[in-house]
Amino acid sequence: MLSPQHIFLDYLLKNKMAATEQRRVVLEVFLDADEHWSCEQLYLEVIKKDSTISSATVYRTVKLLVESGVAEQLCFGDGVLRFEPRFNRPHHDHFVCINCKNKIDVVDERIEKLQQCLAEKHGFLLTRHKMILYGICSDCRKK
Amino acid sequence: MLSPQHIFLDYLLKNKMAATEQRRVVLEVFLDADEHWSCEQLYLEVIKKDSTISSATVYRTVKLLVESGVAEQLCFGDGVLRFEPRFNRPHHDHFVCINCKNKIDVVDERIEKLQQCLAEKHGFLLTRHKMILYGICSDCRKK
DNA sequence: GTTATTGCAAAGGCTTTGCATGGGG
DNA sequence: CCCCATGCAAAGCCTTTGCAATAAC
Repeated sequence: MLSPQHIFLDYLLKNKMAATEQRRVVLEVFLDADEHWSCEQLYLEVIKKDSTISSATVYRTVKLLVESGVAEQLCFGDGVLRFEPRFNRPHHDHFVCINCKNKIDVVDERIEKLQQCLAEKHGFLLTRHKMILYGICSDCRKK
Repeated sequence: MLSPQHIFLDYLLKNKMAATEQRRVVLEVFLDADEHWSCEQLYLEVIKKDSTISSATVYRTVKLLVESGVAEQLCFGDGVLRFEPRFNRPHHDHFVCINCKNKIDVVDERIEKLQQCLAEKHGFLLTRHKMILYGICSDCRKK
């Protein structure tokens, strides 16, 4: 399987875009993200590696990451778009604790299959999905 | 079962808020929404009934609708928050066509049950969830 | 009458964009 | 060398907020 770096560079090449140092830095920092980062958070990490990179470039590069399929855009409803790598980790859904705001990755193969069935039943060609479960996590329930 | 109107007025009463004409109009227009409306769309409908109502009031009232449980906030990732009534219709999830942008309501009881199981398996207390399926709808597939 | 609510306009936060400069192919 | 990508700052978009006027209770 191709690496995210390879996929992204391929995408740039195919679209006659330059593989600039800034884009490489943003990609590397993004792939290290173990959370669902906003562009702002990503920018704050990026300038630790290269303080001359502007937030505009981060926003522009993140768009390219999404277009190339390396990043997935998430929307938890808090007014900020968030992003996560699509390739370093398998597909998963999200549980968001409405108390402590913690976000945990979850996955259930049976649900995945039923989503496919549901789509087919309606004649849809399912390309991707997002599922967010809201509630109270086990830690917060104990308190 | 209580009507949305009743629930909303109860909520206002309990929180010592006034049942103003503006709030009543926004609620009525909102309940007629057969789509997932943004505040902007809702505002455009509201001023057809009363052109003196400001968009600020619509934004403020929609927040109250969510807090009272009459409205549910949705986030399809297009930079706008959308809302839909929670009481005129049963719970459902969404299918979004990435081609024609049409949004269709779907529901699958087996998925609902598995979501509960999945939450329990992780010790979560599940209060609600959102599931959005992205793909190409049957109409667009024919073209 | 007192207090909450409104409309207006201005400000806010996040994101995009125009433009001149600088770097990649 | 040409053109794309960048940084900067300004603008855009959706949403919130401060304030004086107004209406609800």
